Amino acid sequence: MELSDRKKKILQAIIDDYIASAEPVGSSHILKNHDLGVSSATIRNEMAALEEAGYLEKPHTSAGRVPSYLGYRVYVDQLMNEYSLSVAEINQITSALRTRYLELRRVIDSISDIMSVLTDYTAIYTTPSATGITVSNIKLVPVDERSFVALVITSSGGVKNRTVRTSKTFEADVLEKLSNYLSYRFAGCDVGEFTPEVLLNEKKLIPVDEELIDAVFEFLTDLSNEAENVDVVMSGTTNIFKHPEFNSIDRTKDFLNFIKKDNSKIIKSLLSQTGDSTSVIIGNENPVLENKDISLVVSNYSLGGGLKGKLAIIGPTRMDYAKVISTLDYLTSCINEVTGNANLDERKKELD
Amino acid sequence: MELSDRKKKILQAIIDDYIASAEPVGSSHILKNHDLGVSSATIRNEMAALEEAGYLEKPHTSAGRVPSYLGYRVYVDQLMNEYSLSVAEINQITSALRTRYLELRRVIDSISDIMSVLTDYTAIYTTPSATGITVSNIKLVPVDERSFVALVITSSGGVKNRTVRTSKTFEADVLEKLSNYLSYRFAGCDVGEFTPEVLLNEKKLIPVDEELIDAVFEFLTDLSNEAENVDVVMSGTTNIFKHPEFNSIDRTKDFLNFIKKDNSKIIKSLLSQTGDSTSVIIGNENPVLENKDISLVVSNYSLGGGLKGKLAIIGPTRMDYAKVISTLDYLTSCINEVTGNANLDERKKELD
DNA sequence: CGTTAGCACTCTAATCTTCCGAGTGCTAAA
DNA sequence: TTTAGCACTCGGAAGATTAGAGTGCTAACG
Repeated sequence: MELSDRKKKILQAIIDDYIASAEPVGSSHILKNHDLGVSSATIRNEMAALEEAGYLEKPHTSAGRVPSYLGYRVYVDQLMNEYSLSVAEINQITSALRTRYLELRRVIDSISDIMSVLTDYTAIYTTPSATGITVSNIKLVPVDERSFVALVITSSGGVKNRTVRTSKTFEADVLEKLSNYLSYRFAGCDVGEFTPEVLLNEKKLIPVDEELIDAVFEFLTDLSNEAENVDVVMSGTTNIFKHPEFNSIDRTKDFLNFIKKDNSKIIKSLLSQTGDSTSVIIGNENPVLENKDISLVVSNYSLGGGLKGKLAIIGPTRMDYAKVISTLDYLTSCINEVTGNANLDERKKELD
Repeated sequence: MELSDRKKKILQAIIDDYIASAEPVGSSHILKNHDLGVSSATIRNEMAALEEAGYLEKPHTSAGRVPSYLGYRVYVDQLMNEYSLSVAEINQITSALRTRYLELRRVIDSISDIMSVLTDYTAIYTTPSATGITVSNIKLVPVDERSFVALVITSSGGVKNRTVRTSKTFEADVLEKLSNYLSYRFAGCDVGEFTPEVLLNEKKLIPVDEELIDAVFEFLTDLSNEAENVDVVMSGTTNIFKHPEFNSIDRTKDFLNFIKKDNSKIIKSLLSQTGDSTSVIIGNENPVLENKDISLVVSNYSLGGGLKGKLAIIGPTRMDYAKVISTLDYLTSCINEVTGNANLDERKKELD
């Protein structure tokens, strides 16, 4: 059903007001706050039609109307006004990005913090996934005569390390030779390729103490297994208290239990279901959100060098979608710009 | 004032019951659940005396008594019964420790998880602080012709790294020479010693491209600044919902706002105020907890090699202190045992 | 003198009642 | 098609009622 212009205006007015006030919106409110040039009775008729069509709901007879999930969907897709970040907000972002953004992993962490501050919702991100990342270098560095650190340096400049202690002492040059050989042998290999089979074959070819090789290879298999493991990290979980829906303990409990650590699998899969552009998941649209009154706005970030992840905002369905979407878009574009192909040190100097 | 035996028994009974039930305890309850051999009227008299002395409080005239902070203090110090971990609990701990405890940093993380599960409260730990840690090795590993990874390997087997991109290309052997020199020069230095002054002097002595040196030295100063930085990490924050005091939204809000990320400074300082043995902070005993009805049980862990930190449980003052204290003690002793001076790989084999 | 039964008194929290007002839907007129 | 008018609905706030748990005091008891 295609909505008439007037219906669209009324629907937008109702959702705008409801997002702002968290109170069911009545016909006379619309009359007062929006210049539609018709009486409250007409608005009432239109509201009844919009309810009939499934865009609005009544909490009870004598309350105003509240948007349904479908209503929010139409709002997000067609009705809402663009939100422009204020100069103050943009300043806040740039000044936060100015500091310490050299450490790739922390860029996204601080972005997520900023996001939760700017939007007053909870920010979620998945840690950069290393798919497609290749080995650049493998180092075994002695610490003392019976322990060393195994390091794998990846094409994206990431470092994985593990400390290994051995039962026998070993010579430093044995380690160095092994280092060189492994670097030579595995340079360019995908990090996900270290399967036990590959390594078992390899092991036969290397004339080094078995304990050493075993420890290093165990590390490599673990890495390989972890390669696609992403974590889910949150900021601003207590922001929910700023919104009136969370004046109820039950609602709060539900929300916090949903976003808690143990539940990260579900959240991960929810985030991974979104595509390459910023997308919005509203309430029951996804089965795992059934009856939770939760919405998400999900975006993608890239730290360069193949490190990608999801960055999202989660909150009540009554969310300021316009603001959240533009903040998120702006921030992910900042990340992509800052970490793109640019030389980070150069960029830093530019900013200073 | 020294309490009579009977008063002690009654106080203990009241606090035991209150911890178990979260309801103010009345004289007739004590009569029913504890065999004191006196009538409820006598218990009432004693309760009035205990209230007078400051160990108990009345929420209102017609309710039972509730322990005061002072009451809890006496209880923790003198009255409570030892709690012994059940076989099931111990099994849970050992089986959790069996897996993946090779990665030092993760040991404490999983211990903290276990702790929150076993106690049903929120676990907090500070990340291992690196005070007294010395440099074992410095490596600069090329990634491509204009970027390299700077690595500092410490005496405890920890690895700090940073990816550096340069504006000019550089030769691999320049990096290697610089690596070797820095390792030679700084081996054994305390990680906290890289002040700008020290490094400025050093810089003059090294005939290498300035950009390279600057980048590496900036990394070292940052490390030095971070050396004493500890983070505060939490597990099981939603456990609070298992306790009836958090049926109220205000109480919940207060608690969650207290333990939230932005507040980690205060928590850090609170934890650092405790000594070397397991200690209990009850409600108003510490000014920052004023009127928050929060208690902490704080313990120390050591991962070996000088890596130490605090491990704590935070929850309502009505906390099962006996259980929390013994769980905490048991777990920290596990950590110390597992990571002590023992050869980790050997230990792993023992456990398998 | 400590202990105890008995009893009046207190106060909360749960439940019920009342009542206000915001908002609706319908009808009839413009 | 729009609008004024009006009866009707219903939730929630405010007030009233009540039940019961617990106390403190008194007087009797061993």
